[in-house]
Amino acid sequence: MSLPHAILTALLEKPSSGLELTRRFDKSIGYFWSATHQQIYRELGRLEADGLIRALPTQAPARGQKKSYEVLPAGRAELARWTAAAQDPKPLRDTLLLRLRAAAVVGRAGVESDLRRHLELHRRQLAEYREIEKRDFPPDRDAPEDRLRHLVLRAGIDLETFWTQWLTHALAEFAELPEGD
Amino acid sequence: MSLPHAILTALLEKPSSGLELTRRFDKSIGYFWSATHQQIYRELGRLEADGLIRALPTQAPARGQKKSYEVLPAGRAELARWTAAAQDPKPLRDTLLLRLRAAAVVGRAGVESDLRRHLELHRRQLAEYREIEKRDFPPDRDAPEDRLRHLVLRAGIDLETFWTQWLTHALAEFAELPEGD
DNA sequence: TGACACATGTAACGGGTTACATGATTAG
DNA sequence: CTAATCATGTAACCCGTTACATGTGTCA
Repeated sequence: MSLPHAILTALLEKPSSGLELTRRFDKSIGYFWSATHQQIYRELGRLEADGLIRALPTQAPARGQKKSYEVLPAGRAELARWTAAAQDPKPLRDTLLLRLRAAAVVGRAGVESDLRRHLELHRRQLAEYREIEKRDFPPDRDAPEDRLRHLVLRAGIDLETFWTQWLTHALAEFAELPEGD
Repeated sequence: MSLPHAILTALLEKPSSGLELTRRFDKSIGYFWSATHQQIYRELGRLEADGLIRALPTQAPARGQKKSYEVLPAGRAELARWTAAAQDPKPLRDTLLLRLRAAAVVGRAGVESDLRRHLELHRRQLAEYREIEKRDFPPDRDAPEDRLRHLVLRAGIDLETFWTQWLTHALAEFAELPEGD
């Protein structure tokens, strides 16, 4: 139950149409909560039905016509409630780790090249995050909301840093291992 | 499409019944790929139907009777194929980060105590991983399969380390922020 | 007028989650 | 004999994914 709250957050930051939301979920919020346009339209329908958001009455709603939404007070209240509520962290679930575990049983042929690929992808993501940090959070500018958003970005940066380091270490280990399989 | 491969890996490590698998998915493999018993029974049925595993013919299969499975050659081959196949990393998806982003809009009342709770949980998980490392991977014992399994455990340790550090940093930031909301 | 980008949807499917159902075995 | 535990399952629901459908505006 997080997508509706991701959408409420995005709409509070700026009222938008479905497609605009989709675009914003390709960056920004999407960096830690992604969603497709199909999900977004489905969820917008529900949120409207539940009275948490409403369509801006600009023009007749029709297929092919842009339809923008804004958050209603009930929506803001629900988001505040959800934000404050205790939630357990989700257990880790990672395919790459699973594959290494499997490789210990069926042999590690083919895995190494994908580790290299992942390393490259994580390096790129890290570089992108650092760019955003430089652009959006220059030193000594600290409104409280910016502080929070910067904190979230830091998490992304530190996570990508972890992956690049771990993958580098993993590849070094592979290099030491006997020519397997 | 990872649960079947997680089960194949577990069964190759040791043939088991559904409940035994469930227990093992509460630790070990479950540390990076968790599953409930309902998922496991459903998937065991499919894997058997697909000819990747088979029930050990010990006794009549019946409700309430233990039923153990072993991996067939086709299952091993499928696992090897999947392990070697390229797969993209899943984009990050984390509720806590989303909540902080929301907190930047609706206020951060209530979030801090949950951050503290998460910090405690991650510290415990980290301690558990370190215990396992001490127990299962003593220095200078390095069969290739152990090397790989150790690598996976290292990822868990490093990830929990990241979270404890980041949460500590986040709480320090909160302490500096004006008494909000 | 035909192609293309913009914009909003529908439909089907599969995995994960939760609640519940049922049978066998063992301890008191 | 009955309560708890072991063990295997069914059913329903929601979310995320993929493929497809439909309508609008614009520009060559």
